[in-house]
Amino acid sequence: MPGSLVRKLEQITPLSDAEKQIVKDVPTRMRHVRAREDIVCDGSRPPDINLITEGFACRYKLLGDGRRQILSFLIPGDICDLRALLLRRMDHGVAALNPCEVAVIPHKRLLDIFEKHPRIALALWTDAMLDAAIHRQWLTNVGRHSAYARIAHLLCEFWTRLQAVGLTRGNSYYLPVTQTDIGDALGLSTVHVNRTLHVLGAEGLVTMHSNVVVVLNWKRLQAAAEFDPSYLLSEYGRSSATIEPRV
Amino acid sequence: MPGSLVRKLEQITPLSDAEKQIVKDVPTRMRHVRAREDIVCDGSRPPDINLITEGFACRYKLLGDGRRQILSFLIPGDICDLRALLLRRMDHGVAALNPCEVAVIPHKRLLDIFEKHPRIALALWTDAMLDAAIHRQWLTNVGRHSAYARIAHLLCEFWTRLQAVGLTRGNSYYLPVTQTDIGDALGLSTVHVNRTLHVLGAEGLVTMHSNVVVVLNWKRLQAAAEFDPSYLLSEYGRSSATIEPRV
DNA sequence: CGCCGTGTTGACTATTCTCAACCCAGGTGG
DNA sequence: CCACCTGGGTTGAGAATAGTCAACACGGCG
Repeated sequence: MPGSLVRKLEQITPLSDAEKQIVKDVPTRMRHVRAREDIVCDGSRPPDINLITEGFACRYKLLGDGRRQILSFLIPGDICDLRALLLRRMDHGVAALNPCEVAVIPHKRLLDIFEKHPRIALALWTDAMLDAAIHRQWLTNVGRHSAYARIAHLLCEFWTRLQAVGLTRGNSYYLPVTQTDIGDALGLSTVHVNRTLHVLGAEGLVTMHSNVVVVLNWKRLQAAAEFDPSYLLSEYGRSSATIEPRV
Repeated sequence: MPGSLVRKLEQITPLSDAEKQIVKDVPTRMRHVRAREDIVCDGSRPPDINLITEGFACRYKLLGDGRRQILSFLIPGDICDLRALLLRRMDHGVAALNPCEVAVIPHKRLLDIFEKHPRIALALWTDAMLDAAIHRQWLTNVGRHSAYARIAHLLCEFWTRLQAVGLTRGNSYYLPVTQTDIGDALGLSTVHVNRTLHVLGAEGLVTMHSNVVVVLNWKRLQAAAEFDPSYLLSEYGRSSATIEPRV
């Protein structure tokens, strides 16, 4: 879909009609990636940017002993490899969590557009800044929160981000992520994730069964996580009115 | 010093003479910040960017209970608040660790320059990307490494970054950071940092006394940290030839 | 002189990890 | 159709890393 980049940019900043047209005219190829496969490999030098239009993915790094750290999760509308547009080489991999549809947009075209339309470059830069804000939030989450708060925080973040792109249903959402994935994201063992998830459920905050997360009590979940959604927002985007679950 | 931004940009990408002149002509004010004071407050909307020309600082977030997570350290040549150029509001604070000299450059001037000289915008964007790469590396460090490896990694990162700006002396460097700061950066208690630092010294990897870090055995330190400096490098900057300590 | 920030050490606690076994559902091949 | 296999989830027991609390040492500075 050639419109996917326009939609992305408009989430961040308003565009003029001329700018929209320019972006729409960029040749865009679609690509399918199967679950558990890499969309972008660590260390690779992709010649295009890959924008997820459908499906979920994660950024990750592998350690020497084979363990994995998930750096962030990507949802529809997210760009996998903006980094490579400027720094060529990826410093991490991006893997599909379920079957993904990806829009592929050549670097060359984007860089050409930047010359004449710097505002488009600024919009993408802003997107990269929001990505960095998520990294910072995760760092404080992993560095200073208990397992209980970490998991609560992750599930709050997902709710807020998915709500912004219309992927929540009531107070629940679909999340194709295993307990092992959650552990790899939060620096916890699978066993401990499992036990802590049970506690969160028993206390009536949130449950997760067969890839469906149900928020039972948003206020208490948010409090347990010390979750403040402002790090996810651009002041100029159209989704500044955050809606919370009704529970 | 009006030249500080030019130096910064040239670390990232080569500039034409015209571009250099443009950047040099930007009005730049100098500012002094005392140790332990904020250079940029969390939640503020600075109208300028602040570039550290002398001294050390850290990005940080405070938690509800008063604990602190340090998100990264800033050394001479680093920009504190590029984020605010595009997103207005800071999502974290930046505090001086020792007395700092800061170059203050108005947003307005930079944004005007971007219109005519998109390459300058791309250089700063690239700098922001390198910042994000540090965040990702820290996330895997905090999420998956032992206290021992985390501290080793942090001291490796400092050596590499300080070496790139000529702030190492032989196999040692000055580091105005307390053990509490290290704990806040790595998600560890001060007590545990202290004990682990002693182990690192006893095993002959690295020592830290009265703000001086001495690398005793670089190879073993690097191995213990699983440290790979490539995440710190821009492929186009002038400091791609990394030099390691002679020990 | 005494205070304060920093570093150091001991003793005890606890959060989290590891290992290991087991369950269950879904898909595959005989 | 069923046996089997695999990936995910669950549970128990014991071990280990790291945290907390508390006391003390040391040096610089007002």
